[in-house]
Amino acid sequence: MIRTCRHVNPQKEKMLGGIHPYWELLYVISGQVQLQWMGESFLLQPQSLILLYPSTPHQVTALTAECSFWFAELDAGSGVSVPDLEQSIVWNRQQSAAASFYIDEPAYGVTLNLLTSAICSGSLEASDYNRKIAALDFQKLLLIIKARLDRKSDAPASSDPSAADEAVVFLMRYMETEYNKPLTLAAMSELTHFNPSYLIRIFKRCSGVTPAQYLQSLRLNAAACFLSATGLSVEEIALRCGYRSIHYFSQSFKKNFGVSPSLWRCRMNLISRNRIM
DNA sequence: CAGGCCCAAGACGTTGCGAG
DNA sequence: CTCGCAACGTCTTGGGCCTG
Repeated sequence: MIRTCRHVNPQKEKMLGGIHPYWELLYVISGQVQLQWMGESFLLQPQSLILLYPSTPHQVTALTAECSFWFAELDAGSGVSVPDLEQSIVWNRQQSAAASFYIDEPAYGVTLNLLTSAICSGSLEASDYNRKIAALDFQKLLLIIKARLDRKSDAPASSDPSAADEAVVFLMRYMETEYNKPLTLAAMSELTHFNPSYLIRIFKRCSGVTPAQYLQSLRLNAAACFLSATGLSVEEIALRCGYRSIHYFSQSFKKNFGVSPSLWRCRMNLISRNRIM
């Protein structure tokens, strides 16, 4: 399955984003784009290619008047080698950090250019055959990126991370994908084989926040994305983000963002409308 | 009716301290 | 470095009430 879309001057459109079970690739052709993903904000320049891992909420906003980019949603299918969530985060940070990111692999640039012309010319909508070819190209890109990231992680590290550091990173990645499920400190302790109180200490030492605070921020950021990108009720969003009580969700949201969920949604819609004018 | 706000109570997380 | 304990603080939940 593949679905592509190109946006030119998207300030005439609403903010884009949402959550879905497919891989999504986002490529900036011109202008500046801001991406909210995994609790982080990525500032993207032209030629940035972003990997959005399946089932992760994301929101894209154009920052410049002249702006064009394309995105493609695809079902990578089984047996296809794709970057994992941690690798996707590393890749996206690199894309965001470098003004013009260069990957030393001719097939990468060629494939990206081919896909960009296919999407911009509208040839993918013309035939099923073209879409199938493009889907293979997308898989090729994912494979190239994964190979590059694998090579990098195989390289000897300057300092070996301790078992505690590894446990914290594992736990962070785990929470990033499982944030919508009930997750207690006891369960985290079982996952990492560390004593609960010690786990909090090492987690805070590595990340600067406690596990509960990190989980809370993931859930609230996901909720904010849902509020601006969907028409789901506040209660439904609370449930989808791992909250079992709408009361507590509403209270936490207001504490974090300064306004209640519904008011926040109104304000975001207002910002989108103003951008249209 | 959906959503926001307040309150109370129990559950759970966090921290300080000490020990192996 | 890791764990255990106790005290304290915060989170979480459910109920009730109010508002638009």
